[in-house]
Amino acid sequence: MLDRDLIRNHPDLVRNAIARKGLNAPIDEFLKVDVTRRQIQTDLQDKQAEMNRISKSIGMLMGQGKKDEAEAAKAQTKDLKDAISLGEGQQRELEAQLRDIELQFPNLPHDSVPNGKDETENVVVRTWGEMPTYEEQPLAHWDVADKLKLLDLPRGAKISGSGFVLYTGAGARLQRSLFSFMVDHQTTKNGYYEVYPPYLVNRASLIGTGNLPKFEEDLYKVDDDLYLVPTAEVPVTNIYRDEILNGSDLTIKLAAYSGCFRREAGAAGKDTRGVLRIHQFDKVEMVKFTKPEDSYDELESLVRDAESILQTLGLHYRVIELCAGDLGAKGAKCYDVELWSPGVGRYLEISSCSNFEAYQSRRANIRFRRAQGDKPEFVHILNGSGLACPRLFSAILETFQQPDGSILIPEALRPYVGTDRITA
RNA sequence: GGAGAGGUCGCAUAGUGGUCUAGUGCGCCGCACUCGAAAUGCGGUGAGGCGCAAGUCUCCGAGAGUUCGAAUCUCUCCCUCUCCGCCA
Repeated sequence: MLDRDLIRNHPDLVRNAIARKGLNAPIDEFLKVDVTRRQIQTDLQDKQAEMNRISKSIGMLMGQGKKDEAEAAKAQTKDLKDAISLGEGQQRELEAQLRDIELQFPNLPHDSVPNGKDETENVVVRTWGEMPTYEEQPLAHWDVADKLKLLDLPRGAKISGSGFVLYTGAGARLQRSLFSFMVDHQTTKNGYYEVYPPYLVNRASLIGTGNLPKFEEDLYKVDDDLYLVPTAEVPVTNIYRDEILNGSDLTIKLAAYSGCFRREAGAAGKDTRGVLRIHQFDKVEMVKFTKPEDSYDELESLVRDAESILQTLGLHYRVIELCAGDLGAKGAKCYDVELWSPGVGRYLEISSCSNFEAYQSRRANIRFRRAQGDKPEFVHILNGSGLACPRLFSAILETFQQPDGSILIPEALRPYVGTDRITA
């Protein structure tokens, strides 16, 4: 959601910014409904004020025992009452319309975001580490996993369907180690506070983060109007929905492990092998609530926090800045961290770190007060993966495979995995 | 799942149809007193919308209804607590 005043006063600025993303928004519709709504509201309020005056006078007349005068005053209210209930109906309807329109607006890209139409125009910001070299072409993780019995893909599909993965033995242990390690890392090294959220959320939460109403088809829905979380971003961001935070408590930095559930509608045929794109996966998510003036510094450190995991594990990666056309609807600015997968032979996105500015906080109504007595302002909200487990899992299998077929476990993970090497 | 109780301005409470534009206490802010503090006294202290402004409207868990008028009455829903049942 955007600032209403901004759309009213600078519609062209909004239009142009959104065009940079290659998107559009119902700006004219917004302006039209907004004007009518305000006219009707002003008119309605005059009538309500008049009605309040009359009602109050009736109360006083009754108190003084002047029954006849009270009855006379009551008779006056008939027309007013009808007009008010008509106005209230219109007002309610227009406000609902306006809200629906508003929710369709994408966020505006930050000025620093480069132009570009799609992912081909993203910019590589930096790379870390060396691309590892091997005597022979390294195996893809699905082959490594097969040899070491770390995954049972056929049975995963039998249990739930394609895109659902059964981790087995050391594979299961490695997977469990990854998110434990990452949560510990973010809380002890980077200053995040750990939370562990519900996996089922209501519609209001999904509207708050911007997943609804637009992206319903990406989500699993269960009974009672609840949805499975596509990422911990949703429950964690909504922790403070409809709250006013103390400015002195900002920046708030939260880290959460959760399962993630995505229908991946429309992604059929893309990255289907192994664990590259699956319906259920594990992820550690970082969410920050900041003052507006701090959010871009916090975005930089958020990316660094995501990177620090890969550096600790010794995995080669690069950071790219998304161009306007690849930003998506919600983000104002976004960096992706792409992890090198030697077996697949590609860089794969493993983290996406975004500054949403006040886009989500307007939708979720999350504000802060700088000091006692100050007007509440919207916080800026950022989030980033820290990190997604399956692609980290696969990169470890591919990067650290040894000539004898075993996997050397990175130092930092050994206490969690309980061994320095996974063998057949 | 069953029975009961309850959701009021940061917290605690009052309010059961008409000066409630919601009172009081605590907390918080300002001022006074003080060398300073405590205590005390006085004043202030929610959010949102519309309006250039004066101002005005809305919000007492959410929604609908009755009424000239609803925190207060009716209905539906949500949440919390207690007891019972079931259960990881």
